Amino acid sequence: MPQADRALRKDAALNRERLLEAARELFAERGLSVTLNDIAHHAGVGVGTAYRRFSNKEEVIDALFEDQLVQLAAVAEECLAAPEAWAGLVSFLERSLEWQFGNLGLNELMNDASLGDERVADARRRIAPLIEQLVQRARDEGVVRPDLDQSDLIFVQLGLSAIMRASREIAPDLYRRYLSLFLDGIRAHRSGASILPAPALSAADTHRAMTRARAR
Amino acid sequence: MPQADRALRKDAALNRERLLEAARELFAERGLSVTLNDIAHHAGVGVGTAYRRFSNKEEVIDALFEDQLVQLAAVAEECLAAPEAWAGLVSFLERSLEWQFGNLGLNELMNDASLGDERVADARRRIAPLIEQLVQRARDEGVVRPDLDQSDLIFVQLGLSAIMRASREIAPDLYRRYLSLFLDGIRAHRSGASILPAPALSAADTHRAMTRARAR
DNA sequence: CCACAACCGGATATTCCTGATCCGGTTGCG
DNA sequence: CGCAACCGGATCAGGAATATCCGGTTGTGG
Repeated sequence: MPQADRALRKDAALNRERLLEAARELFAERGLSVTLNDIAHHAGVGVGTAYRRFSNKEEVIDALFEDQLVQLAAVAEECLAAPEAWAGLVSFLERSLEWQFGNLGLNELMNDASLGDERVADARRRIAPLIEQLVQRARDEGVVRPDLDQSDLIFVQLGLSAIMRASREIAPDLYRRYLSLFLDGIRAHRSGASILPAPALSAADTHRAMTRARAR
Repeated sequence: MPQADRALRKDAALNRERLLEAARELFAERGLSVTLNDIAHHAGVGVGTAYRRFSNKEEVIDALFEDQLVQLAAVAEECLAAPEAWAGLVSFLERSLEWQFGNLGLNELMNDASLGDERVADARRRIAPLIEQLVQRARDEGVVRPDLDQSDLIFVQLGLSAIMRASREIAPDLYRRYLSLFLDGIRAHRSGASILPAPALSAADTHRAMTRARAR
């Protein structure tokens, strides 16, 4: 009878690492819909091996993303410590979205709480109050409109995510344009308009982006 | 041998109407992913009957939505004729989104050009230049920021759609709040901030909305 | 160095969906 | 009244995702 918590045999341990690495890559590129079979092949390993190490996909997601969400919480705290509330708020949105841009899986995880398991939900709960504070502080300093709510940041990220997914391959930083527009909308006062960080898409590119909006 | 374009037998004609009506309802409620089988059952009709009338789902979509897109084009023209460019622009966005709110299928059709067939694509192409004109006129009157582009309206609708879908059951008009924020972002000048038409969601409701974001 | 538990790979089974056809029985209509 | 047109739903085809099984291989403790 094998010892219960016996260390993996070294070939097994190596394969486990390969699987996690492959999963990291595939989730980032193609989102959470990839299969354990996909991951196995991308890792150059048999499907059986994948199922021996992880009983299902949830377990892999869990292993990979929990600490990513924790890191995001760290970013939020960092932004909360910024000297000016406005700069902190902007920086948080920028970095959060940038992160989600580079990692489709993380994006899906953040915008659909039905995915991932309890541990991921915990991390999410840890981030929520930080966002609340970011907004509160900006309101106190009078740099954002007084009716701005914490939930606004959540929903705006949801909207920007949709834009990002549609345009990511055609104009990777188009979403920044709309983030900028949103920021101009939540400022307490502005006389002119800020300079938008990305040019608008041509009609043809717009059509291309919309055509593959939901393609998988 | 039956006459080529012979009128349907009256029971057949009745069933065809029932099918179209059922399709209208289901597409509006549950989007374009519903099955011809679903539609048949909802119409109280056998699956075979459905396939006898329409060779596939595309054909039903085509029959139902082409004129909806045409009507939307009419709305755009109407807004183009408004005395003030700003009011026209706002009105167009409001009405377009309102329409999409009441009809999930139309929403999907507008935000994913890969769906629907050629005739629907035509209708879409007819709307594009009208949007261009709406934006052009607003720029000419100096009421919107000069760097606003026609494609911005498209992408913003895409983003607002995502918000709408997430919150539609919990707070049906939450999306208006974000439309308002966006409008404040594209105005040429504003001193204070407009009054938002819908209150923000509580933290609990926000979580509920995100949880069922992609649920089907 | 040897025996065996642990491990490997991938063919294969299972489940679930969607799309589409077939066919025995029924019905409107000329 | 007779039959072409129609009806309903059981049924088949195809595909995707999940999960298991098993004959062959390999690392490791004794």
